[in-house]
Amino acid sequence: MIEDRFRERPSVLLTVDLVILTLREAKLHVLMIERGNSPYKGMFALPGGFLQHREEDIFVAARRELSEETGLEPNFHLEQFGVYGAPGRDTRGRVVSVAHLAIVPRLPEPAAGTDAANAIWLPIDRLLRGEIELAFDHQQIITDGLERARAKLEYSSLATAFCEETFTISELQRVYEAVWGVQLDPRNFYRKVKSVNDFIVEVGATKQTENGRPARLFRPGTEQVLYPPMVRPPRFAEGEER
Amino acid sequence: MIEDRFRERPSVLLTVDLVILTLREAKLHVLMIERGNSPYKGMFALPGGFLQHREEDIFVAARRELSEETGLEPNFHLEQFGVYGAPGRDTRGRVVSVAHLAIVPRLPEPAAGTDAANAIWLPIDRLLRGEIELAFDHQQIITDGLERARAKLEYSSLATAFCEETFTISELQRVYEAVWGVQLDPRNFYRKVKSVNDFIVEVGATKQTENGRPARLFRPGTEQVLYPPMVRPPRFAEGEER
DNA sequence: GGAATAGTGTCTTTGAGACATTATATC
DNA sequence: GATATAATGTCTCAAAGACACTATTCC
Repeated sequence: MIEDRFRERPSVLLTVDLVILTLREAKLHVLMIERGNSPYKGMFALPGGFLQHREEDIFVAARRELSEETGLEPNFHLEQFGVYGAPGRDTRGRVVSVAHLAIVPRLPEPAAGTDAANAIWLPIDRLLRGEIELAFDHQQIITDGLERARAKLEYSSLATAFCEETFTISELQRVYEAVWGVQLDPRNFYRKVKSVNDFIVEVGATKQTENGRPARLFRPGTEQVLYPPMVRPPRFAEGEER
Repeated sequence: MIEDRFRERPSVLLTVDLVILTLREAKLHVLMIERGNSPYKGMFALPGGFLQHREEDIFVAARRELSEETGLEPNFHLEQFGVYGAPGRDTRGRVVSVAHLAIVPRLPEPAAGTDAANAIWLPIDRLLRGEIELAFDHQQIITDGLERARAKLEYSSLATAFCEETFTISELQRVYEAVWGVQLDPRNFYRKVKSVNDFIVEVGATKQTENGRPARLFRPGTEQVLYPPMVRPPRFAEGEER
């Protein structure tokens, strides 16, 4: 029950952490920061940080961090997906972190000389396998953020957030394949994305790749919900890809 | 970026709020508390409260509140679903609340003389329509918690959390109908729940109702995931039921 | 018998899985 | 021409939607 003994209530420090996903060479990557300070100095950690002042909104703080780290106007997909506040997760005191998932299209390399100077895109599979030890509970946060992204591809138009303003259907398919870690049949994928009303809209132009027939370009439609959803093939006994 | 100027970092007060759902007379209800103190004195609010001490785990705090408010051993379904921390949402300072969804079977009325003395089960549709003004941003929290529950019925065995240890198939169907606010065909529902392997297990006994053929009793199986999922019928233009 | 609910069966339709074929580009 | 990718079509099968029918209880 809420009682009004204000001074006795324990306060906590609030941070935002960002799982920023993108596709690079058809593989899913996460933006990581090499820590310059203790704790975990020299290890990789998620972008993020403390609220700037007492009145800063959590979502605003996350947008601010996203903008600082990517060095770009922050119009990308951003959503909250969890809270991590176990006592002892940060040696500096009781720190509670609100985890956010961000999806961005392929970006230029993090620019030296900026806030993002020690930022680097790392392949998510290496992080999930534990090849690189991460600061705090950030491996768990990445795992949970990826699962949120995987789930949302099924029933929402989130996949287009990985793409440029216009994209081909096979580019969109590569998003699904990278995020889910599966292979999809291009013909069935084609049929599916075109059957959902106003999911993607043809823009008229085409895009030429190295060789082969040029592909038509599309932009995201207004439909945010995929009904029926895209079916995620069950992975074999939670193992690796085939 | 994380800098090590500890004293300048703003701290916040952390609370847990609980959306506790149950079925009463085949309608979905939420447990609400009439507030005894300002702010919002006399209005209804979600059960919840501040962390008890600086080292209390968030999930532990939520379990504790659930146990206090229901007056029972807290073995019910409980999960976190969001964080609400807009500046100004609480007049007492910067209060950030971690919202939890709890599902309980039909319980005895809140007992007088306990912590839950001013607790009351209210029909969720009245709260969502705004008939009863709620404290803080709790109407929004209830809306979001309900959407989480609705989504999880599709692909998980969460519906059984509303039921007693054993239940009939039509009781399970009433859970889906109440939470989704739709009517389902009993014959197709029957086929569906029995076709998912180890979703529900027959216990052998039957249950007699007022009239009609006695129904077989089931208990939850070990399967936590419904694949393929139960399909939620699209509601007509986001309106009311038919 | 009638009324009510439980449980089974069947036909239709939708949509996913598998896979052949045609179209348009580069070399 | 060969090769590569884009785009469309077809057959099959799984599963949802609609709905008829039988079973078992109480009155």
